Amino acid sequence: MTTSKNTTRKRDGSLRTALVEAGISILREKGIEGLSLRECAAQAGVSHAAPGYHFKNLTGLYTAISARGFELFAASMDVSRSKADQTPKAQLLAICEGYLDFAVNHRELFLFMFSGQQLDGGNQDFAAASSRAYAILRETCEPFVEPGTDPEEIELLVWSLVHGYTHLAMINKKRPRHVGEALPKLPNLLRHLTFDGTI
Amino acid sequence: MTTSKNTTRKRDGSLRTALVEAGISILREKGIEGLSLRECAAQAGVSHAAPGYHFKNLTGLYTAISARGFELFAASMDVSRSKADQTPKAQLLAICEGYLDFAVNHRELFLFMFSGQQLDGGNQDFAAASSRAYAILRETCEPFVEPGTDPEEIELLVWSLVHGYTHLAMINKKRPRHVGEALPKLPNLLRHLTFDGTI
DNA sequence: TGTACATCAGTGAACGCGCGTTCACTGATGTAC
DNA sequence: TGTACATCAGTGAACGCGCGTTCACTGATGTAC
Repeated sequence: MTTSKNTTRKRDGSLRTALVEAGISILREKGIEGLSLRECAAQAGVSHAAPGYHFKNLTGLYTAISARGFELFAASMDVSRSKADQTPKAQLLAICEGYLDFAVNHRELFLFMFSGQQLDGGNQDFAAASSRAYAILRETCEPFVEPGTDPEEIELLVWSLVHGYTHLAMINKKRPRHVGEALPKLPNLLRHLTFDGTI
Repeated sequence: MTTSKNTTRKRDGSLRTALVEAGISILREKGIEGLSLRECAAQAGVSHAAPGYHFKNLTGLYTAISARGFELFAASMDVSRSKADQTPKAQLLAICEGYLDFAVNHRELFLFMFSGQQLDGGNQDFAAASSRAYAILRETCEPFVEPGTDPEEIELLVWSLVHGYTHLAMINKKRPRHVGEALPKLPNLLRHLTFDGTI
């Protein structure tokens, strides 16, 4: 239904992409419970054995979905900061907004990515995408690092606060909050952070 | 094996308790994937149909396990603050340590409790236990609330920070960190919080 | 340009597995007399 | 104190289901000549 049945056999990896997108769509509609190799195959319009050709096993699919999630996650922060003023404070607030935005727009995917689900640790796509997300945080925190101190301290502080706030918001409500509900509180939260008076 | 087979039929609800404890034990040993009604029954030494007598369905068991988790969670914060100095700052640090302690000692249970898993919202045990945990936070934050401001703001700030830090720590490592690894960073994190200079 | 052939992505039937749930039953416990 | 009986927690067989995985296969695509 979603794709014509048998007419074309692609060798360009497009089914792999389609299976990952199907997985993300299933997460949105049915949550983690509904995610399986067979369901992804059905939603992509191929036989249930087809995913086995592209993913070693279920963990392989999960890893690919998570990798794609981190790409979207990084992109959300990137877009948000590119729209913001160039001041360090505005940039920091912007990536936090991008963080929250992503979670609100992809609640189940966000929960899946941060569920502690066992993934294929050696996967390069996943490593690249999650590194990309962390790099955005690091770049944005950099202006606030006092010379001679460990940058990780402020990164961990900001990451913990925005992740905790976002994660609790996603957990506590059965239905995703609107961005408009959760977003206005972020600046207030960040206002309470201090790094030797620089924020 | 764990209990004698058929000798005693209890009418005191002890099998219900045993099933919940079995569930917590299964979470520890096999993670969320391994948790099922049948596995709980097996670990409690009863037939696989027995849980149906105590829980309406799988959601009922999940809710009971989560409720018990929040009891342990609240107890961990309570014990920690009772050992600490009576100053507001020491009390605040103590409940955060209790928070982290619980997660480190019950990693899979912690992740399960905060997984967004659909639970029986109307369950009274669960409501009581989670309210108890939140009440501890509220009490401990109370000295820091500026008169005329919304107490929720500082509660949300502290909750977000400690939850985010703890959750990221539990996610990022396959194996639970030792308390000794994660704990020393907490005071540093809290040091960066400011409420009009009162922390 | 045409033909023969190797490649390989995807098919569909089949497998065994663990799951939640149902249901007729059993037998120990508690109670009424 | 003894007996008859109702209660009800737990049993074990049976059910249908969706799952991941395997495997012989097909047929379109790409390549060698």
